[in-house]
Amino acid sequence: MNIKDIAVLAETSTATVSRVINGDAHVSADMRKKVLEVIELTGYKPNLVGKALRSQRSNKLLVLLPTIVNPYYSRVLQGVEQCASIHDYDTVIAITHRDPETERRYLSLASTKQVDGVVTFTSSLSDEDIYAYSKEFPIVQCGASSGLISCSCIDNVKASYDATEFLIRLGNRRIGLLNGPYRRTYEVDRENGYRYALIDYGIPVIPEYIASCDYTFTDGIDCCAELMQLPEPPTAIFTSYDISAAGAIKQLLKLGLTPGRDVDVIGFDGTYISAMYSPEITTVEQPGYELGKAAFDLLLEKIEKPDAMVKKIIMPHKLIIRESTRSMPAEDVPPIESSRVTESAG
Amino acid sequence: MNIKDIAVLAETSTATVSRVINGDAHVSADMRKKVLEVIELTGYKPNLVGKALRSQRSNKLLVLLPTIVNPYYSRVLQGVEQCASIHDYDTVIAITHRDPETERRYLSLASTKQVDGVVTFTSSLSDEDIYAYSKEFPIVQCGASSGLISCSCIDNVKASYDATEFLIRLGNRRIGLLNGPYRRTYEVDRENGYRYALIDYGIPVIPEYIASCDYTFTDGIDCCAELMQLPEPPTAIFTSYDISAAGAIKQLLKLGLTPGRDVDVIGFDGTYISAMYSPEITTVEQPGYELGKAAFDLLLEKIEKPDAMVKKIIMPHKLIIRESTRSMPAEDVPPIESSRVTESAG
DNA sequence: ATGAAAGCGCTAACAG
DNA sequence: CTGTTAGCGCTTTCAT
Repeated sequence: MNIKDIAVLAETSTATVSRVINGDAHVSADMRKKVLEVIELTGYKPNLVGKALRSQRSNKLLVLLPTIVNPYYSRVLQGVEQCASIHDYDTVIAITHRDPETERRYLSLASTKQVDGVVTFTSSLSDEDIYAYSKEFPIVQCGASSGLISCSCIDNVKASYDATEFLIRLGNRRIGLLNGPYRRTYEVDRENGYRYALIDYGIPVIPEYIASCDYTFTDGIDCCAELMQLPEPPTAIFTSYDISAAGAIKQLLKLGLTPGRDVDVIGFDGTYISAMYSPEITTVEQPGYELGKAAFDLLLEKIEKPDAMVKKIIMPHKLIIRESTRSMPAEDVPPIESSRVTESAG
Repeated sequence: MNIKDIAVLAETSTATVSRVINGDAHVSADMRKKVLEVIELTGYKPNLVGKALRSQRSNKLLVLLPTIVNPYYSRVLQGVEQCASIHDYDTVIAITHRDPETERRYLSLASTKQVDGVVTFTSSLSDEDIYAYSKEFPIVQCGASSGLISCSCIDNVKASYDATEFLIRLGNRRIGLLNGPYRRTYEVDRENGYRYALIDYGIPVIPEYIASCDYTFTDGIDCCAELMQLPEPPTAIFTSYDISAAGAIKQLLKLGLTPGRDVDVIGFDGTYISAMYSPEITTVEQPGYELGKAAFDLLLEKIEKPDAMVKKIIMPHKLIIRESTRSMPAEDVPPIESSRVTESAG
């Protein structure tokens, strides 16, 4: 069943059928009615591969996720999807499992014109590789920033600084950091924010307190266990993922310590895990939905104007204080506002 | 840059270039070398839309997920993906958010030949609708079973029976059930398993103990709160998702009750959430990876032999006993084995 | 307002 | 072993 069959049944040409399908105004009401009847009757569905081949666009977007285990991605995804569907784009997702080869395979969906654009998160490819792809097709980053292509993200340095500063104001001087092991920009930023805060408060940065910790629960446990075995174990731990924070807390509980009293713990992302856990986890919330929405806007601009400027949209983060950190007099709570900024670079 | 350009540069025909690209043996070594050089030199990537249009297949699979919030899907997905990639299929994912219209939109990717087949989980469409789609293109279910199309799943009746029986043997007579609100087959099955176990042990089924509970953490809290407000609150709660179990436990803790002592709680799926939570959650584990793998096998069979029989592959589940249920003498642990069976129906 | 016809990039007979 | 050619299903000038 193809457009020609419909044309024959409706006693007209394929051109007219095509016009009806695509809402072209230059069709008489009678003709339109007749064609629509035939379509209805036959249950005809246009072959979108043919359409894509001819029109050189697919109206599909690809979102590349390193994993779906972190529920943080769920919210961002919704931001992308909802905006995309308003603009008549379907969103399909592919998981890279942080494997460069897999990532390249899925990126070839764009190279080969099967999708019109790509939103990527933390990539397993180098910034340069991603930049090279950006010459081939529209691609933007979300939640991570190389500076080479457009992206929406929070200010990770500041977010990490805020969390660390909060721990310091709580009275901690020995603060551990469980940071991701991939050395992506956002991980480096978070480590820097942590370092800057310590330095600003005259606290020495001790390398042993900085652990390379994968984004899994068990890694959170293991890294926390290591830190707590140190001769002078930290009195607070800041982690790069809520899941790692849960792991750290689990380990503290195993050691008979009480999170939020003996040791303060802060997570990252503000996923439901942080609200769900017992004790509830203090966390740096990222505005997931908004980041996704902004990423889509950036991508759409790139699709429509391929030589649009590279833009970086920075959204505000928020420190959500819960049970895994001890309480502090309200008037001493550090400032955590962060303003929305749009920077541009040629 | 298309196949014709390459043909011109390599001083040959498009047919030969196509042969080289597709690994056809009927090409001389010299010619192959020359073509490959040109491809390398130009960075040419075949347009897969053209290929798909011509060959009437895309080598892509679509996995339809209701949500990615439940980490259970992550493991199943890996099963599908890994098998798919071995057979040279790419796997793309779409989220329905349990919206029928969205689901239909993504299913049209298959109707319109953009993907070769679909793996769906719990669907927001009726079993009959899905069955109708199965006439149009290859589609299989995973983790849910309508009986109308091929699927891989566990025996939900038995799984639920096992969990309920375990709670009964622990000494509980008032057992609450937090079950999903969508009345899908697997939900009905789980309620039935719960009922059968109670009946077998001569325990009355009390409607007030059966709550309709969405798969979110907050719904778990709310439903548990309701049950515990009953004049005779349950002493055990069986839930359909690990996340609901976490919610239930959170609520019990709020009420000053100790899970695994005052009230037993069992979750479902065996996701990392159950292992992560404090206390750790007793759960019915589904063999996610294997379910995904089986679903792919079923789908592949359907793609290759469109009129293959409808099959149902039932995989073993496993009750994993952790801290959220009280301990019991080892010799009294109920049998929980469940064998792998393949049923067939015309 | 409608139709004829060209062609998007590719593959697969078929011929040589 | 290699080239010619006819479409896959659709859209879009260009006529009429």
